[in-house]
Amino acid sequence: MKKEENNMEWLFDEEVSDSGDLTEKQKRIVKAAVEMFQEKGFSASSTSEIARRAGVAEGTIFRHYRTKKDLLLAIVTPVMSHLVAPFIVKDLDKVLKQDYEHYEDFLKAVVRNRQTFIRKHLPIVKILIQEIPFHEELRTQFIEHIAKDLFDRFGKVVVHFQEKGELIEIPSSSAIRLSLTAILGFFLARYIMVPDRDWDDEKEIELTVQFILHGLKAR
Amino acid sequence: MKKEENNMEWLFDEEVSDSGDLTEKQKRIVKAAVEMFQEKGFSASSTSEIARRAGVAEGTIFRHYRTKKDLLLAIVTPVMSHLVAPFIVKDLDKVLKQDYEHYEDFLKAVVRNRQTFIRKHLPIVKILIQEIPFHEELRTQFIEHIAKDLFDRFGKVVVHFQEKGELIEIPSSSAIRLSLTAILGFFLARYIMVPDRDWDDEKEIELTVQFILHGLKAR
Amino acid sequence: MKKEENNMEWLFDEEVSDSGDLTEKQKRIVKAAVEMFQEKGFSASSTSEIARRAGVAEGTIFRHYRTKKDLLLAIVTPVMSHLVAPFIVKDLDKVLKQDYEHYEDFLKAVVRNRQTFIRKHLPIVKILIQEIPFHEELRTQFIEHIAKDLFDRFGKVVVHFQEKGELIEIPSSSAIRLSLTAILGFFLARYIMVPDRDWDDEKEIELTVQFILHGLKAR
Amino acid sequence: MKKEENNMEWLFDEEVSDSGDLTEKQKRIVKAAVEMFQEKGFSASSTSEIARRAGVAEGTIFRHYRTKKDLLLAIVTPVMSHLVAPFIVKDLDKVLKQDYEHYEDFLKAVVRNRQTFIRKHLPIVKILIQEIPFHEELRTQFIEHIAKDLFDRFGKVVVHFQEKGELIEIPSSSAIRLSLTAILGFFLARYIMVPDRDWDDEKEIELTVQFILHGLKAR
DNA sequence: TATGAATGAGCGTTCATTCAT
DNA sequence: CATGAATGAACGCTCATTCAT
Repeated sequence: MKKEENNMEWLFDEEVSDSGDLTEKQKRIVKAAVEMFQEKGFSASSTSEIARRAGVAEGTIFRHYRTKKDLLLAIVTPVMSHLVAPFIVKDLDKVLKQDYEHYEDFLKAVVRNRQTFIRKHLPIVKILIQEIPFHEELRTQFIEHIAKDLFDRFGKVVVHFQEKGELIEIPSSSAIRLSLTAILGFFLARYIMVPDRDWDDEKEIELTVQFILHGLKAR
Repeated sequence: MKKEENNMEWLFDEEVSDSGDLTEKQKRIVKAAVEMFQEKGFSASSTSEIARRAGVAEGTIFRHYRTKKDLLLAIVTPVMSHLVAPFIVKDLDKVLKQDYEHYEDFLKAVVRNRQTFIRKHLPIVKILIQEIPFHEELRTQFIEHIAKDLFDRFGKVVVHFQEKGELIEIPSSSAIRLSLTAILGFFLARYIMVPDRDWDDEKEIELTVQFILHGLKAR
Repeated sequence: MKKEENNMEWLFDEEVSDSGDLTEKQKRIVKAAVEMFQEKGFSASSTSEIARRAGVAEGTIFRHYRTKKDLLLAIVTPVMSHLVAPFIVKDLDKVLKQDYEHYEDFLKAVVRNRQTFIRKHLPIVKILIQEIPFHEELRTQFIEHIAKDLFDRFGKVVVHFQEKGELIEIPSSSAIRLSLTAILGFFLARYIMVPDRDWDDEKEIELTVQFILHGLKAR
Repeated sequence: MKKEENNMEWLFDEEVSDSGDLTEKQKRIVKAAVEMFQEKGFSASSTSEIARRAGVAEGTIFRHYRTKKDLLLAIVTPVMSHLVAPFIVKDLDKVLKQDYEHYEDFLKAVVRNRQTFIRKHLPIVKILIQEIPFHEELRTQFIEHIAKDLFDRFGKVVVHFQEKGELIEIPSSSAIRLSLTAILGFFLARYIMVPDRDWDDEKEIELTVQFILHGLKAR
């Protein structure tokens, strides 16, 4: 416990720099755009309505973002790169050895940490998921980050605990998939499909983590 | 095994009646629309391009479908209702007792059956997933079918095997979620995210089912 | 009185041959078209809605009327030519001498006779008035009939009574205008602007005729 | 005579504010629209041709007028309200007593004043007359202004001169109708039906007014 | 004779983007 | 930096008309 609390900083969410250098109007544009993209999707959202909701002139949007698509990317790419940021850490092996004795510790740290991130950036995460199929740039970035970084790192973690004899010897890609889908399935249910239910997060996370652990336990 | 093969008919896919009563041109319209909706999403697809791809006049589309949205719904709703059709069966308990001695048998039957369905209707399933957030009617239908029917039925199955002592005593909603996300996660990886990989379906299904079973096994 | 009743036949309305040779469907088309043209005007009425209201296929309209405009003309021209029909009579002078001792008798005969006609064909008369400005053919026909025939005949009548010393010696065109606008003004009020008022037709006609007579009386 | 010239200002036409606040392009749009609406009627006029005639992009029309109908109303409603403006005057009785000794003076003032108005706004007045039957809003406004205001005021005038013993004791509604239709009939002939004839306006107005006066003179 | 599927031009309107102010 | 008038292409959709059945 202490360990987690002490050393999990590498997992922590360095502020997504949405707001640092943005002007007042720019912030309102981004806010309005996020709202609209989430409600109707990117291509069904019109710049004129974004401008109206933001309380700026239509031209102002194009002063800050060359095209409507630029606006989407400006909103979505920083969140995308931070989604997997925690895994981009040097000396992962060292971290693993020092901080996570068991796969359980690792999983819980990941779930908790990503939960705060998703909770915070939920609207943009939704937009990201919706728009990825339709925008080459997003897909490329996503593959770059997720496939390369996240899978590589997560793969190392899995192999690490397989070698320790904790996890069943199945292809790491399958183990990752099974771990991730259980976690993402929780987030999906928790934040997207039935966000209004009266959730006991602690219990559900425990359930989910135990499910993964038993499912992947070496037999 | 024999049982499955003999009695799984209730799970089988009665033909989705896309094509029975449709005229030649109508079929071409639907085909072109499915292509476009998948490529660019509903609202970024123009009726003029759908018409061009279908090789019909634009007016012809509107003779058959009053609005562009009607076209979407005509494509997507029959698939949606068939997605969960197998679970809409009377005497589920009887079926369970006769055909599925173990949760494993049930899971495998479901996976295999839905796999053929998804494989066949993949483009439309993708469109469905993409467009659900933006169309009230789809959302309503989805909730009606999925939340009500599927969850009820699946819940009964889970409870059935919990009572038999096979499955761990956790809330059935959690057990359903964990089962489903593992299965859907497989489909997602298999057909949407990395369809081009060289998949060994039998092995992956076995892996996935065993993962669920161990994850939910009564302890 | 007797005279009027006996000899006014020349003023009477030979049946407008709308319906003689028309098929059942044709009648329904005409009926629906008249309704729509009156409600929304010719160019805002669509053949598809006319067909729907008539309960026939859209093609059927074009089997009977080559174009939408032909349909309008087929409806409107027979009524137009009958509007002024009563005045197209040979030996008008003879008729005048025999039947109408005073301008008053003539005016009353005209008003009563045209009232029954207008009452009967009101919807088509309305359409006629509405569409005349926009259709060359209608305008031509109208000028042909009204300007030439009606004004010539009416002019003769006026001159006849001026020569008898009954009417003031003003240009006959002015006398016609003043007579006609008083009569038409009554019809306009009676049938178009305030048809729902509780009209005492006899009294209003008497008032109107006396107004004209006093207005035009030789001084 | 002097009186009329001195005090008729209340009857005068405060400028219809068509042009004050309109941009250059807007004026061209309105001009082109008025032309087209008059030539072909509202619903047969296309926004694309209006734009072409106005020398602006089609989109520009919709920047200033949300719909084509808005454009119509923007053109037609100010003229409609000014049509009867002269009658909307306080202390009508006082005005009558001071300025119009006889019904004749009143009639002449009205005719002359409305003649300049109609002459000036003729195209729009024509459009107004044509479109009133097809647009609920116009009809409502028209009834509001004409039925309420104009008839009330005109009624008071008629009653005033009936009480003075100048006019015959018939229902004021009939007297108004007969007066108005004679005047409007003149305008109709003068400006719409045969505008090209060589009119002697003074003579025709005199004829018309005398016709009304003799027609309505107390007997 | 009657149908209604099919057409493509044209409809009113919205779009993302530009640019002079 | 911000505006909003202006653009013209493209939008979803309707139109009058044709024609094979």
